[in-house]
Amino acid sequence: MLSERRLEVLRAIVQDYVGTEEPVGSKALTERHKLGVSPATVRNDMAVLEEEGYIAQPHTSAGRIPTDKGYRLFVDRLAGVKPLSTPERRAIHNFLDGAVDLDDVVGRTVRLLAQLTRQVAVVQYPSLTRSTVRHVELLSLAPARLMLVLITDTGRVEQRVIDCPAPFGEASLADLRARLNSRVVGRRFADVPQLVQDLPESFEDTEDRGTVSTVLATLLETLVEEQEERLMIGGTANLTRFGHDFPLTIRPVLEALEEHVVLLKLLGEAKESGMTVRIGHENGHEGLTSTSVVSVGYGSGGEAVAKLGVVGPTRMDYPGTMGAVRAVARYVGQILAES
Amino acid sequence: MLSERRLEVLRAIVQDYVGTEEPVGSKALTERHKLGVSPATVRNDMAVLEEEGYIAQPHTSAGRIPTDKGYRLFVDRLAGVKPLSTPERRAIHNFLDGAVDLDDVVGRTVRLLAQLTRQVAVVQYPSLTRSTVRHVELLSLAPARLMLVLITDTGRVEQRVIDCPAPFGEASLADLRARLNSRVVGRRFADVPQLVQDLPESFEDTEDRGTVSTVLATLLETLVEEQEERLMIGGTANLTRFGHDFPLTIRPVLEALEEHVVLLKLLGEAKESGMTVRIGHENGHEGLTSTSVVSVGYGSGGEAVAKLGVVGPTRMDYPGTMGAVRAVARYVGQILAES
DNA sequence: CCTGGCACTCGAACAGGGCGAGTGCCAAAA
DNA sequence: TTTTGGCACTCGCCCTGTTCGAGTGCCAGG
Repeated sequence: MLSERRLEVLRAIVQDYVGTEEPVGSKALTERHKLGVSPATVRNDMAVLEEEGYIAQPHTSAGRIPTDKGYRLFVDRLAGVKPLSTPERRAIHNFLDGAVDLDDVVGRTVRLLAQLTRQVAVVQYPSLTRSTVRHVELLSLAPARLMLVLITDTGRVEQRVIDCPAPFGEASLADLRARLNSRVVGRRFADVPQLVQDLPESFEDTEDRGTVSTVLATLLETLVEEQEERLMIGGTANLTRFGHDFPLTIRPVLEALEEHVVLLKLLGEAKESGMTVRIGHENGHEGLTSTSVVSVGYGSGGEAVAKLGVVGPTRMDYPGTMGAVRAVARYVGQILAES
Repeated sequence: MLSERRLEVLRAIVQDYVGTEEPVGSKALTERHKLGVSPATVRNDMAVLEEEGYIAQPHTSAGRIPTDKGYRLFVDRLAGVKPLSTPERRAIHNFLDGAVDLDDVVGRTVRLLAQLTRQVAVVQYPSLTRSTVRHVELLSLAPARLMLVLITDTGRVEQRVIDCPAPFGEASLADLRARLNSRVVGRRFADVPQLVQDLPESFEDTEDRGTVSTVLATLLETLVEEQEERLMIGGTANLTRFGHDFPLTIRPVLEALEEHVVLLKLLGEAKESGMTVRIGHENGHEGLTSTSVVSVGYGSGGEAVAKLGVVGPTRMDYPGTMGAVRAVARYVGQILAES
């Protein structure tokens, strides 16, 4: 449909616009790129590209800027993923090594990604759904009050305070703790419910049964509730590089970023494997129509346990951003596997 | 020094400027406030106030705006703390009740505070230094690999993975766990080091001693390292209400907000009891010269375990903000005491 | 199908002028 | 001594008109 040269023109437009942040005209294009044709020809090509909806002009007698559709084509067919330089790779290593716990890993990753891409970084905490139980701990806080601590193989820790229907002895507690752990340790979250369903019955004391049921209910609740995932954000200061019409643009973006639900939904809709780029309106969110989201899954094994990515203006350096996101995701996966 | 009426004029200037965000002139002042004097008199007073450095004019032939010094005087002598309305109090209750864990409490508090004050909210996690140990858990991940989990009475959980110098048996592990807990549970963090220092010697196996030492070292390290506190931020979208000259102002503020260290330092420098208001340059941070920080300690008992506050433009509604901050701190304290 | 030329469009940038809010000062009144 | 009304003056804001130039679309010729 679109000739090779026209694609080349589109690529040039995107690259120039990303670089200069200003609408690009036919003359400037021929000067900066060796297209081998005259401005007039480029103008004709531009007219076609505009007709097809790949570029637009903000107003008459101004240059063209890519539309969302234009960026989409660029990303799909014209842009590669730009690998990181060796120094950058080394920086990632240095920055990520030495993280002491999961919070630290996620925190460092966010800062790193923000710095590398000069955009807003979003990192999802490893999901509970996909992970397995490393240990379940039960503590007695008061005669009829327990604390449940759940530790996953990704290093995540969740705790809940439980009010028991009746006092629960230390012996029963130790008993429950042992039985619980022997059944669920090493198991996937999804499997837990059926593994523990007959536990209450195995207790003889009626009152204890009630408590055991309560504990199990809380445990299962923790599993389900926490599918509502957590995430960390960083680099919001980079939003200031957005544009000139700024206050209007930035406000809804900041609001969207604070709504973690929105971001989680976005990440959730991304492809399970490989990188996902959502451009402008594709995000399906009012406040993010002038932003693009580049995301990718990461995980300790071959399997992705969570996603991370960056949010930036649709006018972003896609190859570079994608390269950084991919590289960081890989390294984080390694770090996670080691701990 | 300053007559009663001049103070009244300053108060009027601050109130009007906060309301309108525009420099306020003598005529407008006499119209909006019943000062009982003519504009000319007000002009004279203004001249004095300007001489003393409480107000300034952005340019000739414009109204006056308060300086940092002016705000300081306003806060210290002219402004009370505006109590919240009953609906607002009820809203706080509804919003904060039903928090399931510490993260949730902090998260809700941040959102609440941001919403109430329409500014940026900052909430520090309850400090480890002040709190006591609720439980220490040791798990065996691999023959020579342990996980240490530390639970505090404020509901905070910290975990660390420990590589042992030698394999450590289940029996020894249970032993260590029991001894450790019997010594430190219920104790304050500051007391822990001396309570455990003789633990390694009480183990007979030489190899075990090494492991025990390692575990203790990690435990103490966790205490110290985590005095580097954590905090949560919210309501950054409210920064868009800052001013007209926006991109210039907002950038350094966003950067400062991301530097949690800076914020922690700020909160740390605040008074231990009572509310602290730091205005503009008093923050001692480049990027925050046009912001004020209102902070207050909160805690479960009578004692403050952490601080919370808001960051907003120096041109903020101080009485209202202070009222909201104080009210939220009290409720959070209650919630914390209950759990 | 490409190219050079040409007339045209329209926003950005600049300059000038009127407007008006606000000031400072002064002399008179309280 | 303090307050007040009057008055001249300043200076930023806003509106208007004009110029300038980048960029476009179209067309005729190669």
